[in-house]
Amino acid sequence: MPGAWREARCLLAANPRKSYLPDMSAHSHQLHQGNALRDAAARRMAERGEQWTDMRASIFDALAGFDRPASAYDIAEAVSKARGKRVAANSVYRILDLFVGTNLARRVESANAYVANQHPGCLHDCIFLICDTCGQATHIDDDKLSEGVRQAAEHAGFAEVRPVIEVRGRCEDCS
Amino acid sequence: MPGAWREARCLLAANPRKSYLPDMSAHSHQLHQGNALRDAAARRMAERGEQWTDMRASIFDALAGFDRPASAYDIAEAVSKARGKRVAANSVYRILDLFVGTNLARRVESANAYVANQHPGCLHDCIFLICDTCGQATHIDDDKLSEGVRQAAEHAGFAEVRPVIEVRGRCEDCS
DNA sequence: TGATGAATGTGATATTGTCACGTCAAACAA
DNA sequence: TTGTTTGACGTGACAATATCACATTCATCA
Repeated sequence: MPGAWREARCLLAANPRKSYLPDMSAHSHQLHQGNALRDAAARRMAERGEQWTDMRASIFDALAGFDRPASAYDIAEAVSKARGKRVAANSVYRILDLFVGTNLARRVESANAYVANQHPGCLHDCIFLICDTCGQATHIDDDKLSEGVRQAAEHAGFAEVRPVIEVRGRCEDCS
Repeated sequence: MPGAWREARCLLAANPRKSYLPDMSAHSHQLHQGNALRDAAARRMAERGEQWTDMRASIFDALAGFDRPASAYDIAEAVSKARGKRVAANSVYRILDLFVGTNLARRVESANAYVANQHPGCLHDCIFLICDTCGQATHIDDDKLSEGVRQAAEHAGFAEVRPVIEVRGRCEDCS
């Protein structure tokens, strides 16, 4: 059965636990990893007229280094270690908000946590799948579904809509 | 324009700010309000083998009395006032978890808050629309959309899936 | 050189959520 | 009746998440 849905699956983390390598043939957008991802992030920030500072790079690296959604405090701790100097949650939130605004990261609402976006140049209303057992998150892009949600909300009179589509459950590995 | 989507709209709160009265003709399920809602909740708990205690009734009433998603602490405060005795958040969480488990209430993940369920007997993966400006929440039931999300997750190997579909935005009244 | 503004630091505090354990009352068995 | 068990709730402590006000640093530019 795997394979059937592979083409819709994008990896979230820079360090996936298992190597479901992205099937580039099915992606019209770029998936970045490691340095490439970092460069893409820096480029994207530049495009948006934002600076790419050491602090921002550190936080982005920390975020991308987690293999599951990370809380602001997780990131603060990781960055503190990496830089040998305490970084306050405060500063992390500030930068995470910026990342979310520039599409470099996304917030997983049902986990109060954040993930790096593997293809910051593309705008999708992505759908997160979060395993209640292991905490791993993957995401799928299904523009038809998310468009449906968008339209339903607009139909109900909502404007500037921002869909939050997540699914909690038990992942294949934990079954 | 109103009317077109009315048949899909269920009111969340017992005290809606505006009186969009439910169009019963379009609902195959029961919508409850006030005492009827309370009775339905009590009945549902009984069905599930759970007690309907004073504390639970107070918390349910408080929850249903808000016209928007209420945090556990909001509810604790309301119940404390109503009963003239301090109720700890702790106890509120316990009971809210129970309510969510019995479908008497739902958690709005993107707001860290809860709402009473107007038709506890029906199981829907409902879609919340939350206004970033006024905080009001409505919900729509679109089984086709939520089924789509469910299926996408199951297709990706997830089991025991629990969709979280919410939309943040600006509501008609705030436009 | 000094003013300005963006980025970050610092400390305090607010909000949300959990844990361990104690008390009380209803139900039930001896 | 009396003792035991069980579920509901109380209490205090604390953990985790999030925000606020204001200070400091530093590059830039007039």
